[in-house]
Amino acid sequence: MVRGKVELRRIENPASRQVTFSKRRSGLMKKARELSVLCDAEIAVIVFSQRGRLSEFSNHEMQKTIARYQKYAGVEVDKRDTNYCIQQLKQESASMSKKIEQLEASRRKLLGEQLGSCSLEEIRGLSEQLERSLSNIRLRKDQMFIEQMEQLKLQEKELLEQKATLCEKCREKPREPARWEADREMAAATAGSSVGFSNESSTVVETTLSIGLPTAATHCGLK
Amino acid sequence: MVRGKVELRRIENPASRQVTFSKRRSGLMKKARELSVLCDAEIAVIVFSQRGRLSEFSNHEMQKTIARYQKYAGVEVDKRDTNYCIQQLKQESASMSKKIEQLEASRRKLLGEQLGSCSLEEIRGLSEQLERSLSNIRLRKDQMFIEQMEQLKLQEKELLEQKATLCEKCREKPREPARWEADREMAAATAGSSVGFSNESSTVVETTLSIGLPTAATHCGLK
DNA sequence: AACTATTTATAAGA
DNA sequence: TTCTTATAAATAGTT
Repeated sequence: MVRGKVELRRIENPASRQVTFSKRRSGLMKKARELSVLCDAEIAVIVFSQRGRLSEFSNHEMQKTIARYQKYAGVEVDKRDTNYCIQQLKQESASMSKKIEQLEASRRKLLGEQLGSCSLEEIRGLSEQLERSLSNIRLRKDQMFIEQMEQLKLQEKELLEQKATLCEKCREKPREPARWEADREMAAATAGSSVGFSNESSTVVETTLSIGLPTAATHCGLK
Repeated sequence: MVRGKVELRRIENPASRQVTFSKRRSGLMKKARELSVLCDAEIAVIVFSQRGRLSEFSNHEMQKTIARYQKYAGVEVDKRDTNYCIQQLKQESASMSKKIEQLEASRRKLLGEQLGSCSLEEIRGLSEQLERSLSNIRLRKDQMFIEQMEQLKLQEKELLEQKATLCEKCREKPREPARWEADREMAAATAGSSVGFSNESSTVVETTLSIGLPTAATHCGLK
């Protein structure tokens, strides 16, 4: 029996508190349900017991009601951030997409495809650009040939030095061409070169000639 | 005074419903507060009136309680969706970014820039490609010249016909060069052409000559 | 908003 | 937990 007004403060006795919680919780839910039915209101009640147990009531969908609450009164910070983030990414994506399109169009023009949309002026510019490109590329190609040539010369020199050292060491033995030397001799003959056995000077001129036929040069075993 | 049990159904009278809503809502909030204090529970109550007005109670932070709810029982579908969406966009963005890089590298090579990273083989392919591009572009350029020439010829023919018609109409009056004709005469003289006043045959050869100096042709009023 | 007859909720006991 | 019961609290209809 209720003995006088209940004091509005935490119930210290855990057992009583638990019982009261259970009773009042169901009372609260009942009231909520009644209110929702009688007055056609949208209601959500969330209760976590002291021990972390969840009870809930909602007459509509809880998530919907929460969403409505967030929209109505909520600060919505997190969601706004998220939306902002998505917005950003989408814009980024769109601008990238545009850039890709432009680059591809430009690329097709540089490849001489789909020129139908170009004005004469554009075509002329394109043509000039390609001439420049081509000239750059030819320069680079020449440069690379020269570099490769230099390297070949270096390697040849090194090999000749090694050979010299070996000859020095084995000078008492009867001299005989090694296998790679024979190969080289043949290749040189094929290329119209006259590089001989003499240690000194596999000359620049001759090497330059063989560069003109890189495949032959490779066959020389000097790669 | 309360006459018997209240039927648990929507109150049809709007005024009564409104009054009942108000009373019961405060009752519900009071019960919620009492429960939260007496039993040390975490409680959130959200009420939307029929007219969309929000009332709420929470003893902790509403957002925290909602978050706890979402975490505890929530399906978290929305958030997962959002994260998935962001994930998708990020991947898309990354792959686009990569593609742009590739396209730009390719473009630079086609422009004959930054060839340092190319192998000789690449350089050779590039060079061949550019030759092809250039040949395409030259073809296109020629074609455009021809088209433009054809158009100019057509326009000229049209103008000549118009002039003929006008002369026909005004044959009784003393003949006098019109303004545009005078302009044209001068321009033609400048361009070293010998197109005269004779109605027939502004010849193909002469028109072709004027194409070589498009600016002069424009001055002819034939554009 | 205040009143009040009733119903409802619930604290304590069983 | 549930039931019981005495009592406090809530509230429908009225003023």
